[in-house]
Amino acid sequence: MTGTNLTPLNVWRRAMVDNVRRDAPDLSARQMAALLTVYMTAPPHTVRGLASRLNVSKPAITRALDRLSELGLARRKADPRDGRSVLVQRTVKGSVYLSEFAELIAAAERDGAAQARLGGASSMRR
Amino acid sequence: MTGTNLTPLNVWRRAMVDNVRRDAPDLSARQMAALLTVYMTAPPHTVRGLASRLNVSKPAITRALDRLSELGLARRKADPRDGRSVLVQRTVKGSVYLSEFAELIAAAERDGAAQARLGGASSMRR
DNA sequence: CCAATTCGTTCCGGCTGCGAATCGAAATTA
DNA sequence: TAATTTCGATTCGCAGCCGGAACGAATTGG
Repeated sequence: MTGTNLTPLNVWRRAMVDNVRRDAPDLSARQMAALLTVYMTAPPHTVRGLASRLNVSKPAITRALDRLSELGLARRKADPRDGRSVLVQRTVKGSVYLSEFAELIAAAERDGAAQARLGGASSMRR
Repeated sequence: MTGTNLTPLNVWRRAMVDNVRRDAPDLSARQMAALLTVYMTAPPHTVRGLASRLNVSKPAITRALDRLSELGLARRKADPRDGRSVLVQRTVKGSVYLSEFAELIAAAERDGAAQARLGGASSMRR
């Protein structure tokens, strides 16, 4: 009965567990949210824009960008129109990273659907 | 064109961003993975079992359980059969938390599908 | 030209999670 | 019973992220 309700969550669980199991550098929720936003929404992306979109402080975005740059998953570029602004740009490495992540989610969807048919959801006990 | 490939990832992005935007106590990846495993896979759940399943050390699980207990999302119970073991149990609060999270993902799926039709994925630039 | 505003970064103390080693309690083995 | 093994918790020093305040640089407005 609860199986239908939990299916998308089960996909999330599988992807989450697989991600934790990897040795891959694990990004914090904020870092991941920033990375995904940069790659999957229309540019340009600025520090203040990301801060506003994610509802966090600007220093938090600066720190996230420090980390992402350090990993080569994104990079900063001076805005030619406004010297104060910083444009956040994509990298090849970041594209690869997200492609792999997408595949991890896809795999979780496939396996999750298979397991749901076996009734693996179990009951919700108090 | 790339939209098809990115759709599941886009759902992940939306859920991730929405989750970051909330003031809700944000769990680390490990904590979330542990929580999901406890609620969505068959009991019993022990520290060593979770450590093995998530491929992390036992102290890491102990710390995660400390945090989850503190938030009321899970609780420990002595194993009546083996005094050394600890059984990790579900709570009502945890069930509510995950239900809300599932709804957040479902909303992301709905909105993500709508946006994909508008071509919001944009191109992958080097 | 000079003040006010905007933008991103840096500094500050504090908190949390990390791995590795160690611990005591409980169970198992001999 | 005595030695060993297993289980989870605890301790240690360390690294990373936190929010808020203050900062320098660039732009804007009078």
